[in-house]
Amino acid sequence: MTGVQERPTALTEPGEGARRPTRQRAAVAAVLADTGEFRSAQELHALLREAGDKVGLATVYRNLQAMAADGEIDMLRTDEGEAVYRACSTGHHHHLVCRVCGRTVEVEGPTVEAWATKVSSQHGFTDVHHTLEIFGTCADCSR
Amino acid sequence: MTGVQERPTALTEPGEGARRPTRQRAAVAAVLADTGEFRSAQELHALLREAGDKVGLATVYRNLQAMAADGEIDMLRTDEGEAVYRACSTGHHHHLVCRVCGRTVEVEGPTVEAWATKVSSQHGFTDVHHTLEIFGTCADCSR
DNA sequence: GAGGCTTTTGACAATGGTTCTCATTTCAGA
DNA sequence: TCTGAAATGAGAACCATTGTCAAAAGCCTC
Repeated sequence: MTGVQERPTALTEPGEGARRPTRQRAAVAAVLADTGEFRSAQELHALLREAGDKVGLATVYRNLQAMAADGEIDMLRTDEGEAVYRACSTGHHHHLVCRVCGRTVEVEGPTVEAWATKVSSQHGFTDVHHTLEIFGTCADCSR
Repeated sequence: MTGVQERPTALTEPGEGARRPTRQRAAVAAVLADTGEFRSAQELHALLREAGDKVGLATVYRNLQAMAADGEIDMLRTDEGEAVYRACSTGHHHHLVCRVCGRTVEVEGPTVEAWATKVSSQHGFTDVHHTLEIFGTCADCSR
């Protein structure tokens, strides 16, 4: 590092608005929107390839992470620890995922949220967040 | 993607009783019992090293996985996707983990279980299981 | 519209956790 | 004690993810 880092733009928040729109970013967002299910970075990269969009793998990773950080998309980890991404409705919610076909249902659980909050404060924990995913076999796949 | 695991010996159940007691297995179980918190395989391996127990890294991984499969210990993934293990009480429960010191509180949520079951069946999902972890900063670490 | 400055990209090397390989050791039972 | 199966160890192999850094692309000002 050479010089003192000037505060980036100082007008735009570090949040979502700060990023510069690029062809690659749009392409990633597009595949994500098409594919309704959770997909890994590698899979998405392959899909882009097929579609003729030339996007570097590192770029895919970077954009996915940025979007996830901004809450534009959801990210969760499979049982194998691989990160998978999906375009989701905004707001806090959880997922009911079919382990066979990958079909995903977004679910909300005010009860759960309340419970998590209560338990956390009971034990003196602050600044908490939780992860909750439900895996099962959907109706179509179980017959 | 790795493929379906062929069941090893076909005579002994994949379950708990099938394993042979060894010095290494005992050593792994011991560190795990001492350290009350979630620890990664690498950390446990290092601890064993320090303690003078010579156990191969691969062996540590193998034993941890076997124990986790048998439900003897709990395994979960950090936000970074790293697998961490802990000796836990038996039965279904969740964890409230301090992201600073790793202190862990086991919590139960009948409410949550019920909710998960309800939501799953409402959407026609069967054979479900869920993962739920709460991360936060414990009282000691937040002051 | 050009110039300047910063962000983003891409190709590829590097990381790092986890798994695989296989020769060797250890265990249980006969 | 003998014997075959299971477990181990050392290190290579894997593979998702991250880092590097020069080149390309955006945005802003003049």
